[in-house]
Amino acid sequence: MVLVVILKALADENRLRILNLLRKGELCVCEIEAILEITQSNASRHLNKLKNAGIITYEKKSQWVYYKINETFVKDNALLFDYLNNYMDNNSQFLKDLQRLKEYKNNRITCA
Amino acid sequence: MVLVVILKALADENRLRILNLLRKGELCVCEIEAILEITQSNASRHLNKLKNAGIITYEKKSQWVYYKINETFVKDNALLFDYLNNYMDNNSQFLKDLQRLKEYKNNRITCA
DNA sequence: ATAATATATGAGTGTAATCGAATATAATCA
DNA sequence: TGATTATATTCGATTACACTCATATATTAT
Repeated sequence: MVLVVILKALADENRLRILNLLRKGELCVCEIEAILEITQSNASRHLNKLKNAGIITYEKKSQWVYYKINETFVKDNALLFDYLNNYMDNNSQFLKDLQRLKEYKNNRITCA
Repeated sequence: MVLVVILKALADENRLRILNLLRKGELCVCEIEAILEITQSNASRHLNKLKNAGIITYEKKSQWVYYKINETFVKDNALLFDYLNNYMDNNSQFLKDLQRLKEYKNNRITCA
C-alpha cells in the first residue's frame, strides 16, 4: 500500500531531519552528511529510501547529486506536508538543524 | 522523538486498517478481529501500539475493551488526521473494510 | 464451582531495518 | 595518467518488528 510506504519512509528520525533541511532547498549528499553529522553511507541510504517513496527527487550535477523535495509529492499530499512543516517549525531539534544549515551555508560555498 | 513514534505507529497496514474502522466509532477487540480477519493476539498488539503512540484510547466495559480514536490526538494533529481521513475515504481497501464493518454491525449486535 | 468468553502477554521464529566499515564507480583535477 | 572527491552499494552485525501459538487473567454465564 502506497500510504504505508510513505509513512515508513517518514518514520525515521534521520530521514525526518534530512527532509527538514530539504524544505529550505536542494542539497547534495555531502552537505547533508556534514550538517547532520551522519556517515556518508547512511545519508545515501536514507536519501534513497525517501526517493523510493516518491518524497524527494535528485539531479546529478557533475560529481554531485542534489536531492530536493518532490513538488508532485507535495501537491498530492498537501495536508501531510503541511503537518510536517508545522511540526518541524515548532520543534527544537529541527530548528537546531536549520540553524546548522544556515551556518554551513554562510561559511562554505562548496562541499566538503 | 514523538513524531517518529506517531509515524511508526501509523506505518503498518494492519494498524491503518484498524484506525480506518475506528473513524466510524469505538470497537472492541473481537469486533476488529472479526472484521479484518486478523488473529486475536495480533489485533491486541496492534491496538496496544496505537495506544502507546497516543492515537487511540480504551475503556473497559465488563469483559470487553473498547478502543476509540483519541480526540486529543485528533486536535493536536489535525492536519495529519485530515490527511489520513481523506486518504482512507478514497482508497478501495479501506472502503472495503468499512463495508464489512457496516455488514457486521447490521448482522450482529454483540461480539463473536 | 465450572465453563465459556474476551483480552493481554510470553516465547519462539522469521523477516525488516539500521548502521559502520569497506569497496566499487564515476567525475574532476593536477 | 594518477590522485582526489562524491556517491552508491555490498557485507556483516545488531536490533527492531510482526506474526503464530500457547498460556495467563479477568469477567460473565450456567
